[in-house]
Amino acid sequence: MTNDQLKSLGYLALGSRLKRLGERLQAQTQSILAESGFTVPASHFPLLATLSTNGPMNVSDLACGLDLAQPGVTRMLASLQQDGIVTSKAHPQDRRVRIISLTAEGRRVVARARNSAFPRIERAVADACASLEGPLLAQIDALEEQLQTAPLSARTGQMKRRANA
Amino acid sequence: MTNDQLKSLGYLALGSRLKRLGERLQAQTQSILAESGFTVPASHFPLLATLSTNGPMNVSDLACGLDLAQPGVTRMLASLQQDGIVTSKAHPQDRRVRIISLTAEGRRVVARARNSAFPRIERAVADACASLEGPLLAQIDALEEQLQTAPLSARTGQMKRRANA
DNA sequence: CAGTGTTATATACCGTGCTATGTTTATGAG
DNA sequence: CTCATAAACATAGCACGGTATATAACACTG
Repeated sequence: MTNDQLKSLGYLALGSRLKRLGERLQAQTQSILAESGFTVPASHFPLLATLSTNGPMNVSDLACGLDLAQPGVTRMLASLQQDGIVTSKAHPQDRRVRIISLTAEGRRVVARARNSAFPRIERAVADACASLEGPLLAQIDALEEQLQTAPLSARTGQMKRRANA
Repeated sequence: MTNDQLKSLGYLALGSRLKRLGERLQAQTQSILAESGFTVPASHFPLLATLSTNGPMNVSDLACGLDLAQPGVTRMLASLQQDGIVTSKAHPQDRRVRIISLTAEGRRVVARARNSAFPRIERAVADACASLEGPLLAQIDALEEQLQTAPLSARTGQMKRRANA
């Protein structure tokens, strides 16, 4: 019994497949980050990158910018705040809004990520996607195979590989 | 603040984006099923389809066929069994293995899904994907937009639409 | 300025995936 | 036959997404 059932369902199972493919990517990204000594979860880096690029901003705008639901952002922020990566202060005019900023530590983390981990991850994912073409389902199939053949952490070199299935 | 932050991260955030895109698809698929009077969660249908196609099988083979981790399958089966959709009996030779089959009710559900809901969903997702082309990231961008423009439930007709972004 | 509605955030809880580990049963080596 | 290992399934608990709703502060109407 090989795992061909799913593919035979075509568009019907596209949702689960995308979801799980995403999870696999996130997990492998997490490994790369861990190798580089980061403890912040991979899923939080888009938030940090946004803060770093845009400067301090409030919770709703973060959620909108990241296309996430607000409670998810609140949860991430709670965790990041506990780790001393971000702080929040009240808005001077409107006491409902919390203004979130990176701490000094947070800025260090982002800086370190930007010039080591981010490029490695970019290269790895780009490498995994390098040979993809055609309709979405075909690309999903192929990407799944790519990740099974060689995980992201094996793809962080200088674009060397082209290992097709 | 629009939600362009994520896209600007490129391959870096591909994992989260795929995951959430998958979740969105699943949720919209769920709506279509609910409209057709199904209470079984969308995520369980691939399992039912597999059982229906292959006949009775054990937990591990199901997990392998669906490319899911075994505990997830066990959990789905518990829920489906509670709803009277599947039953399990012990393997005659090996008392470790549980053989899972559809109940009469389960077969009815699958039959009904196969000739009403499945085709609708296929059409809807195919419609949403109809205009996609190019590299994976571009297709993801476009599909996100498609789903925002018109949800799956608005796409269940006879392939009529081609609403590009 | 009281009351009502709206906005920003927080809390609670659910779904669906995962890994790690426990339990029971088979199996194979000595 | 006994013990060690392996296999099949179950359980526990985590992560990260979501929705629904509560709470607090603001803003506007009358």
